[in-house]
Amino acid sequence: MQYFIDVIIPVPLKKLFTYSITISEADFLKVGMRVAVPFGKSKIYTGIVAKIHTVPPLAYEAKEIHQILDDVPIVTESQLKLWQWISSYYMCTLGDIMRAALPSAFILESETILSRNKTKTIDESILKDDEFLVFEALQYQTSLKIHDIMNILDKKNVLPVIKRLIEKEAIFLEEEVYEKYKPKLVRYVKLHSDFTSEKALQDLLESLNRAPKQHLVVMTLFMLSSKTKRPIKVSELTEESKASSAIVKSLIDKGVLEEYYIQTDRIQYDGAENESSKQLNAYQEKALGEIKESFASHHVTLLHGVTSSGKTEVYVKLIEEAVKKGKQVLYLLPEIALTTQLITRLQNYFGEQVSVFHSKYSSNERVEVWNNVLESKAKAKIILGARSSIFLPFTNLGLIIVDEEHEQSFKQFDPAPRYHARDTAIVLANIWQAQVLLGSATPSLESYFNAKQNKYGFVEINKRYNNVLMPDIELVDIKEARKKKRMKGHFSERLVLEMTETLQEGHQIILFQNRRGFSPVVECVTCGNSPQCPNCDVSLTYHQYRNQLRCHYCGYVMAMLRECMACGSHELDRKGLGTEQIEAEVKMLFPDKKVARMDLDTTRGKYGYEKIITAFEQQEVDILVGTQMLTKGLDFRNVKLVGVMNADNMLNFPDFRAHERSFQLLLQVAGRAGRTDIRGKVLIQTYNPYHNILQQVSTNNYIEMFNEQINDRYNFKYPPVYKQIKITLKHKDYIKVDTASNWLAKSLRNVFDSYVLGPESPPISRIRNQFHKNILIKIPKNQSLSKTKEAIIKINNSFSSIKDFRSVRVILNVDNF
DNA sequence: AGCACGCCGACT
DNA sequence: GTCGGCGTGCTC
Repeated sequence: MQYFIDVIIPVPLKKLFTYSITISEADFLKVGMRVAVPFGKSKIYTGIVAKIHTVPPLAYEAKEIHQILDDVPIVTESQLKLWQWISSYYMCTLGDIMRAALPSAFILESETILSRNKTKTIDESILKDDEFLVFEALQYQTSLKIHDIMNILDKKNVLPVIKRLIEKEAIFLEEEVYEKYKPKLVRYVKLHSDFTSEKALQDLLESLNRAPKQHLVVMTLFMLSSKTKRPIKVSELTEESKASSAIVKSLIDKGVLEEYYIQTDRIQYDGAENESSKQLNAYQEKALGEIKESFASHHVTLLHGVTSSGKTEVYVKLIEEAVKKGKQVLYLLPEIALTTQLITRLQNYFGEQVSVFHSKYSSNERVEVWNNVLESKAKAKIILGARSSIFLPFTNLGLIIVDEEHEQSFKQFDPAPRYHARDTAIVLANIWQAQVLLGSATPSLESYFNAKQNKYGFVEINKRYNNVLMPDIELVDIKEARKKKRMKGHFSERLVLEMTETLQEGHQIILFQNRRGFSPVVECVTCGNSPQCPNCDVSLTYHQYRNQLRCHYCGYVMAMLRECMACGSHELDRKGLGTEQIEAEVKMLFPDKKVARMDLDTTRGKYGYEKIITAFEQQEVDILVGTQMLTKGLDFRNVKLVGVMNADNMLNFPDFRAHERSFQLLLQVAGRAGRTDIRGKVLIQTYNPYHNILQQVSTNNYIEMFNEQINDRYNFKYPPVYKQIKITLKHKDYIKVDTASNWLAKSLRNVFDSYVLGPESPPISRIRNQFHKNILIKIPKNQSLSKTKEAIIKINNSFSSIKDFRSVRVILNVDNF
């Protein structure tokens, strides 16, 4: 009987690859193990065994595997189930998922090694100049890498030279596979066993009399080992004795000291005793009870708790219970909210049971977390992580918490798999029959919608912790103020007044300036009106090159206005307003106060973000000017006033979710004000104080916002009422994408008719020399999603069989929001 | 996606 | 003449 394995290779190809294995390999291999396999002409890739079987492939001869890389599977069967779901739902290949899911240290790379063929003597005269150079280099070195050859010959394309050398049998090639994960080894020292007796020791110390430094090192080693009774690290020794590592080395060379290595974990928690979790207040207690009750009938429950209502404490109680039952817990957070503040808070309760997993971690650190989760180690009971932590190899998952559930950063956009971590987490929980709690102060429309349809359970907390009042939100009409010349730059008199008062009381201020979208929205200086698309609920964007206003959802185009459609004013503004400018103006207004700015520029360094936050926490800064970053899970005690410089630019953002997002953002920012006993104040400057969203923000009326928005979504056929798939085509030649996208849209229309929008050029139509075209497919709730995807795949296949279109890149993005 | 092969213009 | 550009096809 012949045995075969189907292998997932980390390349974006649809199918699995079949390799032949021996009987003993078949006996040893299990699904989920890694194998090194030859792929293509010369490469060796890391693959994951997806299936072991005895069906020989028909059309080709299966290659043999190169090597088995694991003793036990590193990917579990339930992970493969999840991968399968992601692959079909988000229309990507298993290879894409493999690349995203595994820490890169698990994916080995091969490197081509050249060696001289010693079995044959070569007549050097048959070699050409560059061939001889390589051949000669190999006389001195046993092997060379491709990169070395490029240096020797000083050119890029060295493969023909290598090929000729192989043909002349002067050299041969080898593919070497490198294990990338290296366990961290810490160097320890101890006294060599020769000197353990009292006598030998005396002699040794005497002999070292003339080497005082070495003498000191040996003495320090004694002192340390008698004090701690633990193995002594080299680093400890050098630090304690103030000796250089060279001195330690010479002692090792002499045979006085012996060095050895112990493998240690990179991530270690060395905090103090755990705190017991806090007593919940009545509202939290009630919510907790309701959540548990809801879990009895719903696997997924949405917790809507106003900002600062103490959701985290409720999570902690749930986590506690799950852990007590011996289950693993996944706590998902948007990347930016993974601050030290929250991590410490959880570690205070759960100590070393908490592992953190996010993109700032090195690949080696990720491997360690991965293995700890796979082996159900006690230190990986609770995983606190960003979206990619849904890929960890859970063995006994009991609970998933998705905090800040509304955050768009849970959706991965750029490389495939373009998955949404919240939605994938729900599928993951389903595999484990685990429970999911979605938490937010401003739930996403889709989650609230699901809760309303009784797909999810629903629990609310309406009171802030310690009965702190919700901040007082006031809308400031800057259209009026501008007319009456009551503006100092971008600051209304009202805002300046509140700021002065707050500063006098010794409290801090946050000023929020949303980063303006890259595509400029035209806005009337006088009335704040901005032109809307008649077919879609979005603002039109200004396109300079043709002086047009366009909607990049449906393709509506109109000529740029000469005057405002609402008030006839000729002053139409389209330039942005950045944090930098605000910062400068604040400095002018309050020259004796400390101002700091927090945006992408100032937080670039590794700890830039932390530094600003700490400075603000310790009240070294009076006024903090910043962007979105300010909104996420930060807890500043002394902030009394929050100012939003301009609420309009986000409301006018050309996206069907602009209103929902504005509501969420503004309420989240407002939540930063007055988190302790003083009632916070929020001033929102706007041209449009009667805008429904702003009214709903100022009265904290989520339900009204929801009802109104969901109504729009019905009318304009947007999610969550309709499903949506975006197709992006890219090519460096505009004509090519244009014809290709027209062809594709036409074929799609044959099937989906008016549910196909576009093709449309996105606002940035060329990125990295590639022209983009978008096609949007809307899918009604009653239309089968899988059938729709099948049809899309079929059309896509016939698309790529057209020779002319083959070089056009097609990107499918399911739930592209 | 890579990567090899093959065909065509630009230079030592 | 070769070097290197890119279009085309394939990967078990």
